[in-house]
Amino acid sequence: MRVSTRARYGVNAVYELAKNYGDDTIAIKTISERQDIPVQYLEQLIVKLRKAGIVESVRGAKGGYRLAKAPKDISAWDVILCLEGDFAPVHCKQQDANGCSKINACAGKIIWERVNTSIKNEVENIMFSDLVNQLKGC
Amino acid sequence: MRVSTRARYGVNAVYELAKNYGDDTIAIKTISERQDIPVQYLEQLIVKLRKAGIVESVRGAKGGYRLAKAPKDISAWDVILCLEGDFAPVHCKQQDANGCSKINACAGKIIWERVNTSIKNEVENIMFSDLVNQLKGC
DNA sequence: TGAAATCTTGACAAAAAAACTTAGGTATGA
DNA sequence: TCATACCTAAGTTTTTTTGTCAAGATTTCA
Repeated sequence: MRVSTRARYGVNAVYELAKNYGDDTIAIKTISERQDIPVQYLEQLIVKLRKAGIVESVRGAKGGYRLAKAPKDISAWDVILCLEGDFAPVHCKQQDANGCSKINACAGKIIWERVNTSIKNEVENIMFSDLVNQLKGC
Repeated sequence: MRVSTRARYGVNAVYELAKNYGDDTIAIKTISERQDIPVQYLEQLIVKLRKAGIVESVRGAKGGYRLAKAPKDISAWDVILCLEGDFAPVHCKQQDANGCSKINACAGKIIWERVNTSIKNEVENIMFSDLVNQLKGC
């Protein structure tokens, strides 16, 4: 249960754009340098962010990226979900032999569902505007 | 951010022992069959559980495993932490150039710390006695 | 228009982690 | 002493993650 660099990179990239919200677009190369992310890899991630409506692009010379919404309307959950997908569902071994009717219930499932919900609840309320405020001066 | 089979196997194995708490030991092969876990792989996991004081073993013929504590004293967090370790810490790129003093603060770090805490809070309160009760008849 | 700067796409390679296997060893009870 | 079942370490395979490459399309500024 560890954090992928994918999600870390994504959060940092969006954060970089959030700091810049309202100004010009930022070139991907600039984000890459500021946050120490391989350019080509970042491009892949940013495609997903764009398709999820978190980020939008301006093409051509002087082009770049900017947020598609205000930082207060983008949560950390939006970014994580977009880059990592939801938690993998947990399936239990069917135990028909024992005459068990709760096919979809097992110890694992109960736990992971609670974990998933609790993460979501926590992270849904972290908006990028909060992060920018909290890290002002950085 | 997905659930490893390691943690799933571990939880299911401990659950199997919890159901049996107070009776004889269970052979690893039995657990393996009931929960559909490769025997030798389960052995590796159970070593960690033993070293963490969650499970204890009886060697030799008629040997096997049993819980080292009552199910009400073992939480899902105990098992997960033991098998997966804690969340990987997130380090930020140092931004001395900007005169930033909050070296250890970045968007990622704020988020992951909150995620970690929230998972821990949730899962610490799931005891195996609860799981056994909740899944009675299965 | 044409060149510069950028995004777009897909395939691929390297690296790391996870999952699983093999091959032995050791303790215990019948 | 022999069958049973735990114990340990090392190696292998598979999958996932991370990162790279190359060709091309799009847009803007001069």
